[in-house]
Amino acid sequence: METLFGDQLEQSVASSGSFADIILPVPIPKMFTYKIPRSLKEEIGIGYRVIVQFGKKKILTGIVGKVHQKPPTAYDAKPILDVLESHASVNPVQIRFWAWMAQYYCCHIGEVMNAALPSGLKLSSESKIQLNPTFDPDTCAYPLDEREEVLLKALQKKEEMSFEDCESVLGIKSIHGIIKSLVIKEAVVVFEQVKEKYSPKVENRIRLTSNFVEDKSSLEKLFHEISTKPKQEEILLKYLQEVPVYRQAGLNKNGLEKKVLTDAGMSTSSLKTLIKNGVLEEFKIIVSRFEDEAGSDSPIVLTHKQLEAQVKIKEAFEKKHTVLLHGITGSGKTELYITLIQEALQGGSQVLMLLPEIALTTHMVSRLRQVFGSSMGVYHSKYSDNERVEVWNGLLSGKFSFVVGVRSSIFLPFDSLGLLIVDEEHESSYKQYDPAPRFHARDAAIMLAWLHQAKTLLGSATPSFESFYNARTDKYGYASLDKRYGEAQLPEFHLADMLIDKKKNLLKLDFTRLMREKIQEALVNQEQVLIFQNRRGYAPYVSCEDCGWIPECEHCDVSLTYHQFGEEMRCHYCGFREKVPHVCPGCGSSKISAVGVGTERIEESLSLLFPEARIARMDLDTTRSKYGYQRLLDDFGAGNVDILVGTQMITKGLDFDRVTVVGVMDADRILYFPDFRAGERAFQQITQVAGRAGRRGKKGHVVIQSRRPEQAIFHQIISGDYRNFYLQEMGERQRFFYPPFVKMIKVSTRHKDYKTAERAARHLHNLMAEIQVKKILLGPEKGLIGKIKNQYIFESVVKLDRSSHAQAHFKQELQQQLEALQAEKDFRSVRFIVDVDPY
DNA sequence: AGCACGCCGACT
DNA sequence: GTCGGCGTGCTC
Repeated sequence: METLFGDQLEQSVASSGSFADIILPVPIPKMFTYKIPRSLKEEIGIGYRVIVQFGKKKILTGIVGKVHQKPPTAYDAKPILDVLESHASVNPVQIRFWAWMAQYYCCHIGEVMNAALPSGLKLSSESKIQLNPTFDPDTCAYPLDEREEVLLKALQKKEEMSFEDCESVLGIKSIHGIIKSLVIKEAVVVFEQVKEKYSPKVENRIRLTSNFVEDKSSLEKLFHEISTKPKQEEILLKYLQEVPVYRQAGLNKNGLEKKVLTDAGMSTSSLKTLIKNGVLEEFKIIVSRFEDEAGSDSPIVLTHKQLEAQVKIKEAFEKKHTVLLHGITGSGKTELYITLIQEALQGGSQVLMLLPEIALTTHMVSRLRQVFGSSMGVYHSKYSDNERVEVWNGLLSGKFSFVVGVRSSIFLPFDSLGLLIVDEEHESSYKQYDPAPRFHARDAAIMLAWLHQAKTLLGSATPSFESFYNARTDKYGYASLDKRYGEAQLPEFHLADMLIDKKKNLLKLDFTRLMREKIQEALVNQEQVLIFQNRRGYAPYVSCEDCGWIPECEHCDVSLTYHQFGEEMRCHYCGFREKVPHVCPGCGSSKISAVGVGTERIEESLSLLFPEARIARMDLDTTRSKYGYQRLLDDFGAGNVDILVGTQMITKGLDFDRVTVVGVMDADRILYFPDFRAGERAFQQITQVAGRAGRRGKKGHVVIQSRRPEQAIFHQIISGDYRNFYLQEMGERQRFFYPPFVKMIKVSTRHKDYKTAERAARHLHNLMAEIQVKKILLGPEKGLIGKIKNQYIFESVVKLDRSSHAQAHFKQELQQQLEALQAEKDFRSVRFIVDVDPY
């Protein structure tokens, strides 16, 4: 009976039309069902980009996730307005990948879509107004004021106007009221115009009209005719010189860039005349934003060690999907990557290589460019949106089969990935923090590889403990490169005790005697120095010397960061800024001074200690512009800088032979960070920066300043004993239940009211405690930063059993609990943020 | 997330 | 009296 009824239902539905579940870029945990109009029925499939109306006003780009015959019961589905392309923009593997990501990282598929599509592929709609055709100013029941009259006049000429047009016509900013009143008076109507944001780059070109190409004698005749007009003759000669049509008639088809002629100082008016007389014609073509470059085919010759590693990797790939390549700095991982990429490409597969953002502008990319030329796409966060869309489309069209890119390039539309490489796999910048999806690109890459049945190679000089653990437990394959390239030697390490120097009065402006001596030596020998301090700005904060008062942000629970520029204090969380007061508001003292050390301050100290040295600084503040980073690198490479002070950034990709001294200003700052990964991170960062010292021939020196130089970690770093360090730290992690022995999930609760935030967090905590999974639950505690942007934060940490079953179960339950909590009216405005594998 | 609907304070 | 504050509810 039931089946029969079901069948009948199916049938009646099938005749009533098809439906599509559409992924929309909104943070709502579901897809939305729309009707497929009969006219679009043949043109729609999974992964197609469509336009739909969402809510009363919004027009959105959506991606078809599913096509079916089941009409929604509770509501009437709206129709799909249009299909944007005749092909799927997003392939089925991508959709599965999105779905996995939403599930694994506890976020909504719309949020994944938002992160995945370059904004150039998302539509924007613009509100425009137009005259109401039924409107007659003479019979209008309402009087119109002056401005309204002006707008209506303008509209009669232009037919339609954007709000911005209205602003410029009236010369005022607040036009909303006027438009609203005109709408009420039924004089105009407002409508939404949908726009594609991506615009291809168009080039103006010039070519001979066809009659001069087909018939050679006509060209001779032409030259004869214009011999009295030298300007025109010059243009024609230039054209024929650039485009030798007489030798190869086909060349004329693509013509010559107009700019070539005008830039060469040819007369534009003569050019116009030639066009007018039908000799030349102007046309437009769509060109790539990326320059064409040929790759070199000079084969890469691997060293014996590299070959060994290569064989090992390939053997491991036979049995494992993922292989960890543990190669110390300067061991030639790049060459190894190149040969593997070439092989994969020759096998007809696509290749994706991930790099941390700061490494992407360097050496590695130019090296790859040399080999792969313009068949390699580069996907960088500093690229414009149009450029990103071109990489996206280049992949769809087959122009690129190899892409190097940052974290977000895992979302590009690959359809046949064969190999993924994650270089500097341990880098924490692979984890996206702030907007959901809070994913880790390395882990997501491994999943993506699985979906494509591709292989993943993780490379690092200092692997993350997670990856090393996976290699040791045989989940991943393992290969190592432990010999430096050429005759490069390991640097000599020096530990400098800051406390002892301070007692002996040898600590000058935060520099120990040893550090100063080594720098001096390098300067005398005309060698370069790198100074590493993991904090930008001048000094972390200011403080009153008399009463200890420290200024704090009004909206967040943090002290304000001091910036020397403008004598200002800023909040790094909400952007609040304030002038440094002249007198302490607590005690009236005027002794307010900067405390702590940032790169800016070190730069200043260095110029006092070494007045003759040329000093530069490299941090977020000096490299914000698109080429700022490259300029600094070039300057340093050219030897125009003696000492370079910097944050993390200097640990990447700098490959200069003349660096002989590397200084770590404050190793304790990294080591005593309140996080279980602090040790691992300190090891990685110090090892990485030390790797910059003394590459070819000359031995380098690394000076590490610390208040407790006797700690074991320093000796492990010095001897390069990653293994022992790992084993020791892992002992701790196992004892105290930290990853990789457990799966961590952090849940934050935010609300503007302290009590509500706390209550909601408690509530959630209790609900989580009831989920039947092996786990340890910590919290809820006030966040490390208790308040951000006037929102109080409480955090619970879940340490879960590692089994995927436990994880899936817990996440599913958690999602349900969260939905239920949000439905309670007390917690309606509370925000819950789930961060899986927080970093 | 946005955006509309709806109920209470300071302005013409 | 109204303009506008943001609490709350919904989006196929």
